[in-house]
Formats: sequence, C-alpha cells, structure tokens
Amino acid sequence: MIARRTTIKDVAEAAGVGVATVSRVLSGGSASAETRERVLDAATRLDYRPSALGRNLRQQRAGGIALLVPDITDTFYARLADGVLSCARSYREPVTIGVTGDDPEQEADLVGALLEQGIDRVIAVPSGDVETWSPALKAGLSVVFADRRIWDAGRLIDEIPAVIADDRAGVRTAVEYLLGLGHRRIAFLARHGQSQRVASFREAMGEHLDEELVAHARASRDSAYATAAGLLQRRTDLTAVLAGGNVLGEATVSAARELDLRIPRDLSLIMFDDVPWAELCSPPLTVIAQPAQDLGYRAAELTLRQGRRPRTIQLPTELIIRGSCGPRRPGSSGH
Amino acid sequence: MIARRTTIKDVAEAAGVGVATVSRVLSGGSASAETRERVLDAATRLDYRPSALGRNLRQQRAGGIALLVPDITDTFYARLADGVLSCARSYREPVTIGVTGDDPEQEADLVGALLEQGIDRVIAVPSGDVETWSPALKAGLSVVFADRRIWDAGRLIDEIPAVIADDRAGVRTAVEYLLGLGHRRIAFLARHGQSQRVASFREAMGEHLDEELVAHARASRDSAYATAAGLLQRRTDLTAVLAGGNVLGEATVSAARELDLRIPRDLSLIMFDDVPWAELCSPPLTVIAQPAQDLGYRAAELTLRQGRRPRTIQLPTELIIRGSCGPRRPGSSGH
DNA sequence: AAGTATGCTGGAATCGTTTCCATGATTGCT
DNA sequence: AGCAATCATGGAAACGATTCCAGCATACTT
Repeated sequence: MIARRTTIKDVAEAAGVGVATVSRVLSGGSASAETRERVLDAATRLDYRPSALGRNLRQQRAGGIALLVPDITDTFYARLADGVLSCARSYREPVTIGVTGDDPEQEADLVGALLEQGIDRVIAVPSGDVETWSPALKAGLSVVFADRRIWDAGRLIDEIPAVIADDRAGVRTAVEYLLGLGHRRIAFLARHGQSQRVASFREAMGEHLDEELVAHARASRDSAYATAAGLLQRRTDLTAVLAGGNVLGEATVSAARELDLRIPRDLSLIMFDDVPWAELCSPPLTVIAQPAQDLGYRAAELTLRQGRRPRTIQLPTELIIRGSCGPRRPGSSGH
Repeated sequence: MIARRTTIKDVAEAAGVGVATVSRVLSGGSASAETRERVLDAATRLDYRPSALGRNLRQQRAGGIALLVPDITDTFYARLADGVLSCARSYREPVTIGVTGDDPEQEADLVGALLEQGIDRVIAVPSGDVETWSPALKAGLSVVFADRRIWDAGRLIDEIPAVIADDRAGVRTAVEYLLGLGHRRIAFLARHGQSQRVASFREAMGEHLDEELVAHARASRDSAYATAAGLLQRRTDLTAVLAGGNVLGEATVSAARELDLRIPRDLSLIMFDDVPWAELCSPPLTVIAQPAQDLGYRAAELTLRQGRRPRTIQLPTELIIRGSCGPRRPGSSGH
C-alpha cells in the first residue's frame, strides 16, 4: 500500500483555508500574516512538495531548459554543459541534454521532441541554419545560441541572442603568430558548423590563403582523424596547421605521429580550446583558449534571467604559447 | 496573435469521433479500420502532436530519465552520459542530467528535485549511501546504478540493479604487473566513492599494503592535483602510482613534472580509464580501459526496458600497456 | 428467432496546479 | 456616519491527455 502523495488540497484542509490561498502563499502572493503562517506550518508538517506536473499543465509549459550540443564527449562541450548546469542549478531548474552530432536533421528532431515536452527554453550550439530554427522560434521557443551563430545566405542572424567566443581575434592572432614564424602554407582544419572560424581564417590569411588547405570534418573522432591524416598526406608542402577544436587537434597530433612528422620541427600546430592534456602532450600544445564553462554559464543566465531583452555576448580568447610551434625551417619547403 | 496548439479535441472534431477514440487510436488501442484511418488522417492534416504535459499529469509521472554523475567534464562520465543519451534517443526519451560533485548532500537534493518533477527513473553514479538512496526507493523511484554500487556498513546493497566495470580484476591485473616489475611501494589515488577499487587494491597488495599510500581526493581537478602532489612530496620512497580515474592520472602526471620526477624512470604510473590523450601523453600512459560508453548504454537499457526484473551487469576491463611503467631501478629506494 | 457474447464508441471523470472572479471584511475619507 | 476603496479569501474553471464505464450495434450460438 503506497501512500498517496500530499497535494495542495491536503494542505488547504490541514490549514483550514482554500486551495487558492495555499497556492498564493507558496508562490509569494499576498496573504495575511496569520494565514501565511498557518499555511506554511501545515505545508512543513505534511512535507508538502508541489507537483511540477500539475503546474506545468496549467502554465502550458514545462520548467527547466534544454541544451543541445554536437557531442558531449568533446571536452569543450562538456565544459560548456557544466557551465549551463551550474547556473541552472542555482535557479533550481532541471536541464535536459540532447546530442545533435552536428546534424541538422537530428537537431530538428530534438527540437520537435522539446516542443512535445513543453520545454520552451533552449540553449543550442546550432548545426542547422535558418530553416531549422525559424520554425522553432515560431513555435514559441526561446532560444539562446552558444559557441556559434547561424547565417542566412551569408547574412548573420542577429535577432537570436548568442554567447560566443571572439573567434575572429583568436584566429587572427594565431595566424599572425604563424606568419611571423615564417609559415606560409598554413592549413585550417574545421568541423562542420565552424563557418565563422573559417571565414576569419580566410580573412586573416589574406593573399597567402590556399583554399585547398581548408578541410572539413564531421563531429566524430574518426572523421577528425581521417580528415587530418588525409590533409597531411595530400599536401606534404604544408608547414603549419590550425585546428578548429580539441578533437581536431588531437587527431592532428595522432596523424602526425603516424606519418612520422615531428612537432614542431616538421609541423607547427595551434589548436582551438585549451584542455588539460594540452600541457601534458609532447610537445605541450600551443592553443587558443576559450572560456568554455563561462560560455555555458552566461548562456544559461541569458535564458533564465527573464527580464530585459537579452543581447549577444562575446567573450575574449587567448593565445597560450607552449611548444608546438616553431619557425619554418629554411631550405625546407615543407615536410 | 499566436495560434493555439492543436489538441486532441481538435482532432476528434475533425475526424468526427470522440476524444477517447482518438487517444485509443494514437496509443495503439483497438478501433475499426475505418475509424483508425479517419483519425490518423485528421491527425496528420492538423499536424497534431500530443502534449506531454497533459499525459504526464494524467499518468502521474513525467517521461524521460535522469542521469546523475559526479562531474560531466570528466571524460569518463561524459562518455558514460553519451552512452545513456544514445540509448535513450532510440526510445525517444529525454534525459535530464544532474551533477553531484560526489557530494551526498547535493545528490539528495537532486533526487528531491527529480521527485518534484515527476521523473521516476534514474541512472546514478552514487555518491551517497543507503541513507541517501532508500528514501528515494521508497518514494517510488526506479534506480539503476552505474560505475559504482553502494554499501551499508560493509555489506553490498545488491537489490538495486547496477552496471559496473570489473574493478577487481582491473586492479588485480595492474597491481600484479607493477609487482612483477619489482615495485613494492605502490600508492593508490582514489576519489571519494571508489571504495570498491580501494578494497580491491588492498586485497591485491596483500602483505605489501601500506595504508599511508592510499590517498583520497574530491571530485575537482584542484583536489586531484593537491592530493597527487601531496602524496608524491610526502612519500619520496614510493615508486609506482595507480590512479583511480583519468582526472587523477592527469593530476599525477602534472605533479610529477612539477616535482621533476620522470615517468617511468623515477615513477611508474597506471591510470584507470583509457582516454584519447593517454596515447599522446609523454610517455604514453599505461591504462586500465573501461567500456565507459557501454556502461551508460547498458544502464539506460536496464532502465528503459520495462520487463523482467533487471539484474546487475559487470563488464570487463582491460590493461593496455604503453610506456608509463618501468622496472624499479635497483639501488634506488624510490625517488 | 431469441438470447448472449463481442467489440467499437463517446461522455465524463480524473490528475494537481494556477488564476479568474465574486464575496465579504476592513480601512480610510469626506 | 455613510460611502468608496482596498484587501484577503475561497469556489470554480481551465490546462490536455488517459481511461473507466455504459451504451449500442453486430455477430454468433442454440
């Protein structure tokens, strides 16, 4: 025999008031001091916990927020998620996580599931474009983008608030550093969805840009490795690589070892995102650090702080120079 | 002017049937072929999606499952979460994630929040003990443990299904390997909650066990580093370390570098859990690999496959020998 | 052909909360 | 003192689904 859970009705009865009054007291409405005390007392005595189920139905929306990331095993997104979770925690809001695999179709699918669940606030690292997201907005979803934004035929969609790192500055600094070391054949390894970084790379490279040295990988480790290895084998003349994320950086190091290229002697490498192991790697990796956890925290703040219209936030990146870049060796035209 | 969402009532009207019939058709109940077609047709025409809110209230439970992990930025738990997410995905069940920080109090708090949300299925890497979890069970929660189990005054609680790795064999193999290399002063770096691994370590070490060489850290990277550095500084006679998780392994490598101890010359290291960077580390780390993703997947299966009573599952570990262990150097009594 | 079994169907109750609205009491002002 | 304004209060509706139950038609049995 399982005890029925205590409802607002039980509390009302125990306190000798109506349910409306109990609801008001508990959600901070107005009530006389005496009534308030009676209700609060009854509630604690009965160990009453309001059911989110009833509330959700009435309010036509489930509490909590959703977080959509391409891949939760990617340390960067894990840290971003941690930021979101930690902020949501302080608001006592549950967080539902979905993995998109950088696939617009899966993403749209997940958004549909959210709507069905009544969750109407979502933080997303978008994989799709306007076509994926405008239906979501029309359906009443309140969206905040993190890490990336979306484009519509080359035009930036800035109606949707976003929290992003300053890719442009990060890429520019990294490229300038490499150019300064004498490198000219510099490759950029991107994953799908990193159009902003690719654009920044093109811009920063200027006349030295070689379009064939911009490679794209999918969200998996396998794809990252295949892309990195393919690039290194195809273009033996390149002397430096800029990896758009830690998974790509890791893949580049692995591929370079496999091909017997020594870093930084034969190949210089800069990787996006500082991860704990970057320092433990041999050689320690030069990275463009991004405030991953903060990105998530801020995004959650924008989502949860209902108040003034949220605006887009850009956080700084930082080039941390370690040991994975060296001067282009004179006399050698690549490896 | 926002369009009201279409409800089951709209569908019933459009199909010229009662709401009860629509509900039955949509959830696979019996209905005549003609009615079924009319309802299905109306549903697609109106693009009807049942509201989880209404259903949840009626069924007195929210769909979906919850996952409680100590730390989502720990690659191991991220991979475990990935397994859970990927299984839940195929059942179209949303997953709510909570971070406990290995703190029983936070854990109890999160469980309370779940109950309030009406979520009644949870996969947890438990931090607390029976006192935390028996109230949860009494409240009707269906729990599956992952990675760890809980103990009550030394007695294993095996009523709760669990999916765990074979710690005992993993530790035993690792210790035997180290003993075989001549090491005697072997330390174990554990995090709170890893009582099973500690117990296995004690057992495997037998007469060589030095209780002072068993150190405990909290869930954070800082704590892991502090514990590792403290141990290495305090006991300069130790020659090998077994780290209970990848964060502890990483901390040990960092601390060893800081203290100018060379691996494996001055210190041998075996780390629990194979992570991508273990191979990139210098030297590549010898690890006890655990099927993290599979652990999560199986746990989700147990949770979601409502059917026969779920039983505890144990998955194998594997010692992967790389370059972080060497023979104890004769003549040297430690570093 | 009459009685019974079977199967489809729709009205209505239900889940627990919030919120609208009407009522009664109290206070303040002229 | 009388009237208006303010405030606390509780009954009842609403949210959208599922499911019980009774009603009715059809098919089957004897």
